[in-house]
Amino acid sequence: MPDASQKPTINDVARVAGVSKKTVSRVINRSPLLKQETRTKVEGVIAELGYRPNPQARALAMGRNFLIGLLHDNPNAQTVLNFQVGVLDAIRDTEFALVVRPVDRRSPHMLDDIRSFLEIQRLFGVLILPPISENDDLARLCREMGCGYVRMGSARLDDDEHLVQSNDRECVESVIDHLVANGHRRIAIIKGPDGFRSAQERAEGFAAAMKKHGLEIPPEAIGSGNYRFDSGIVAAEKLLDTDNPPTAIFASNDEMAAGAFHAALARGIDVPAQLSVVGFDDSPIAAHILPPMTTVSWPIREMAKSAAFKLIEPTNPAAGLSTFPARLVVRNSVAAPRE
Amino acid sequence: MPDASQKPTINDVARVAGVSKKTVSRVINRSPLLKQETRTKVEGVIAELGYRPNPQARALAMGRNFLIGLLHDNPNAQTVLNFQVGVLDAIRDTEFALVVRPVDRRSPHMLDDIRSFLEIQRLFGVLILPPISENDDLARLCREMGCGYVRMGSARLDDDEHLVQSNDRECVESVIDHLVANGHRRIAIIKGPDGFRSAQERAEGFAAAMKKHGLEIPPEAIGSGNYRFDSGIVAAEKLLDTDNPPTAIFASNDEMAAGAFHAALARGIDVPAQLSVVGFDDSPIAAHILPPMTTVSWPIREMAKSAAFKLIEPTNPAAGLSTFPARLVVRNSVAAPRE
DNA sequence: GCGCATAACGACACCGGTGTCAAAGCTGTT
DNA sequence: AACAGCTTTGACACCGGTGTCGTTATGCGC
Repeated sequence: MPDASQKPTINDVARVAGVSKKTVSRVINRSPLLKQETRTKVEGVIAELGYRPNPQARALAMGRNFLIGLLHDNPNAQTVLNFQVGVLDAIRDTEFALVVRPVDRRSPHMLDDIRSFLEIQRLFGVLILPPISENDDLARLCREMGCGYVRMGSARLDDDEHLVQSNDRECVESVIDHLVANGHRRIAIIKGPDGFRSAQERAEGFAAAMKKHGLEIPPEAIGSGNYRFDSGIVAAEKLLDTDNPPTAIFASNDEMAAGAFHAALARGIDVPAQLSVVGFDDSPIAAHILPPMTTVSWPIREMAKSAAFKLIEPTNPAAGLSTFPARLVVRNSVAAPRE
Repeated sequence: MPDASQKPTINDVARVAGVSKKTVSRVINRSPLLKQETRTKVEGVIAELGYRPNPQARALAMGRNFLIGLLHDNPNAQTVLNFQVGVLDAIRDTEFALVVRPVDRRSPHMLDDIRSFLEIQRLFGVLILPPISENDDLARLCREMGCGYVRMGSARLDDDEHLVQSNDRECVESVIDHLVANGHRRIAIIKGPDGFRSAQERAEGFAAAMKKHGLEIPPEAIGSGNYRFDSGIVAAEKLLDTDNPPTAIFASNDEMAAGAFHAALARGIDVPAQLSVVGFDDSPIAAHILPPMTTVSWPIREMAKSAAFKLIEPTNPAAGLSTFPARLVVRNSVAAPRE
């Protein structure tokens, strides 16, 4: 008779059901070699007792565990959190759990820290968010350690099996199309930091789109920042202080775009009447700033879900998709230029 | 001879060191009953082999695991992420890992979902963030299930052992002091939603401070929202549309304060020249909005660290502290009222 | 009814640690 | 030298599952 004060174990279930623990194990693991009758009986006992297999014991016996790690270097809190929610969509009601590990990409020990983390926790696999997903040494480390991994990114960083990406580049083109359609011809960019693949993709998309429309990109129409608010202010000030200032600015992320709003306001330049601004990422600040910002949104939750499936259940159809479409979100920061 | 292709186990260490596995176990667990000589020898072998104890095996044998959970209902991404980083400060280089679990407080199944999560994962303990930390049923559930827990909050929700709080109430007083020192007397509040303990605390702090300064709070100077941006707009509009509108607004969080900015701008009211606004939480939007917002910052990372220690190592001095001081962050959204 | 292949199940070792308790080593006392 | 009492160590069972392989039902052809 199982002790009611303790959580029931597989032995309790086996005893009550009058079968061996191995049979119970088979029921848990959906083994096909069971008689339907037995399965039903055992399932009844499991339900009756409220039995749940102990993931630690399974992990030990099976030599693999049910922890999936999230490695990130917080570029944007909302993105990280949405990603977490997306992963959870995938692992809900499974025995998998999501272990988070913020890291510091500026630290020289980052790789060692991660190695140590992987050694201690022996994760089933890790999901890696940009910008550290762009670090090939990190991917190599995962392979070396026999740890599954999926990288999130905005470019082809790895083979499909290890990658979930969005088509940033094409979407930047739709941004420029939108601006041109509104009558803009002098369009400037605030690029992201060197070394970020996403920054590179967005800048290349910009260049390609401008070329497509037969528009010049004078050197003074190229600003750059580090993805932070303040750097957006500085970059926008430079752009606006030129002889022939742009009528529209595309910033490589929303934070910098918000900085551009600030710079404009400080000069008494109205957005969007006198200056159009478009951001990227659709972070909360884009919706909250005044006027609400036109930006590009990418399906982070869906991407997270797909990445999680790639790791834990590669046969799941949701794991097949590797490239997800970003889309333009039109709000109120773009208007026709006044001449 | 240990197989180099596999991770070494405690048996490998024992064999190489010429001791029993129990002795190795004692070294790992810092048992005091070991001869120094033996300890040194075993430690040498551990280092040589690069041995790491398997947390799953330990968890199984010890009947407790090394996973600490984070239950939250995303009120503010930055807060949640900072909290995660703070917890990590505490558990870095331990065998503990942080498992996140976003939940949906509006779902009728929230408690069942959490119960199921706890049953499956058998966490060492959970950390609960506001606003769901204010849910007493949830705390009861944890106790029932024998799962350790610590609640974060802005009020005395539980006994010290299970609580880390900030002194919101007093800090709201310092906000009002600041406004009064700047010459304001008609100060309005945008309260948070009913049922949120933090909202209640902040409102009570407001009332107490106003009383202290001998100021009236006419009913039309009390607005309320649901902590979201849009509700701040609506509430501020109502406050500004009264016969004798306030010269300053205290919003119970930054999102709603940003909404007040919006409402003011829409009416051509300059912040801070014609209207002062103060928020609460020091979320990123406070620093990014124009003008940068004066607000209240609370030491989330330190609180997280303390909460984690309370769970995993209650004897640690850092676990002792239960109340942390919030502080006023003066930026540019407060000025003297113009008459 | 018999032999045989196959389906269904169980006994037992094992995963990598920890807890219990007894044994071995050491010291000092008589 | 024998013994008590303490320190240090090891043998062995156990945590709660899974893998292997042998054993026992079951169905089928003749």
